[in-house]
Amino acid sequence: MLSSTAMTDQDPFSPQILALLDRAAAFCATRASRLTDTRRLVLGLILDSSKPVGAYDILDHLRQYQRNAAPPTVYRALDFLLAQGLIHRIERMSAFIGCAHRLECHHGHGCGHRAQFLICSGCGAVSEVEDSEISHAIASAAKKIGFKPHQSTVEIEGLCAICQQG
Amino acid sequence: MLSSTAMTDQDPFSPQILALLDRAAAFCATRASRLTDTRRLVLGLILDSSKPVGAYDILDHLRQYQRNAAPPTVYRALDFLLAQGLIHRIERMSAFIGCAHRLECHHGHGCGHRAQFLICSGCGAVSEVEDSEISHAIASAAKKIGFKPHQSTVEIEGLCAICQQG
DNA sequence: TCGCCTTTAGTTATATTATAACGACTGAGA
DNA sequence: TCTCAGTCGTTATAATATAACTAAAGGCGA
Repeated sequence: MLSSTAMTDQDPFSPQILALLDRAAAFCATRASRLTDTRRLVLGLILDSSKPVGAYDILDHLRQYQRNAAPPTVYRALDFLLAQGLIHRIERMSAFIGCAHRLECHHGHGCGHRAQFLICSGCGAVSEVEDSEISHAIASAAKKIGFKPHQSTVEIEGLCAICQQG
Repeated sequence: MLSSTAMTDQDPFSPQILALLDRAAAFCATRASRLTDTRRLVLGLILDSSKPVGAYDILDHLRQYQRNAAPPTVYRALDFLLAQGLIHRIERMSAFIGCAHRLECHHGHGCGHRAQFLICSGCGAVSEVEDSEISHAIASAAKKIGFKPHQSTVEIEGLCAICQQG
């Protein structure tokens, strides 16, 4: 990749983000998946944002480092990161956020995909929780009607603690 | 509307759908909202489908009755129907289904928006449930972190009872 | 009935999000 | 070295959704 599409700059991330990217690389290594330069950069850009970012926002930023980046460049990286569980897609926003659980906790990498998202309509921030009551209620409701759940999306829109005061 | 965009046919719905449309009209009357011809037709087309339908599928069908229909025609009707709670949007599919609760039960119109959706990846059917355990778990998880929920999206993907057998 | 105002709809253009398709490069292993 | 799977560049296009402006329709009070 570097021959025809050399970056115009080294990657610009803060030490915190770099640490998360190192974790992500280590995580990928355990699964024999490859966190390539582009994928790493896209992940870094997502982690760098306090809010979910859209694919075309990512593309705009990515182009500062890879002049030739195009929509498929971004969507391929997103597909990979989603498959690894390193990011989540927020359906209501068509946007992407880093997976807090994969990268910030110390549980290792056996975690399920049972996250729920709280979307603040005041500030646009999204927080991820893993609430077992919700997961169990969902599993049990599905079982009641003979439905075999595979994956679930829970997105709660409202006001975060801070925005309720302002 | 009828002058320049006359329908090429009367509406084509089955007696069951017609009954639901009558309920919807009655419901709108109680709220001083107007279920116009276009809105009624769009609602009928949605109710007529066993699966969620996309806006452009609706548009294609709508054009059999209103030659001039364009994307805003459909999206305006959808916005209205969503606001009245007569349909739901399935976020994961960018598609729309009728609200079982508003139209098929006998509870009247005081119902909240606490539905959850089970999406079968086998047959594409979506069923709507209102499970209070899930609602309560969500409310309680939100409260724990000081978040004030306003609306929530719960979409569970998996296999329905029938598709588990095939 | 008339005029006024709000809601609804027609119409054109465009924004936003996502994927198809094909060829070329790369790196690992036979 | 050859081959194969995986990754990426590139172009084009599909699919979903909205902006902006005009016109018509319907309710309502004078």
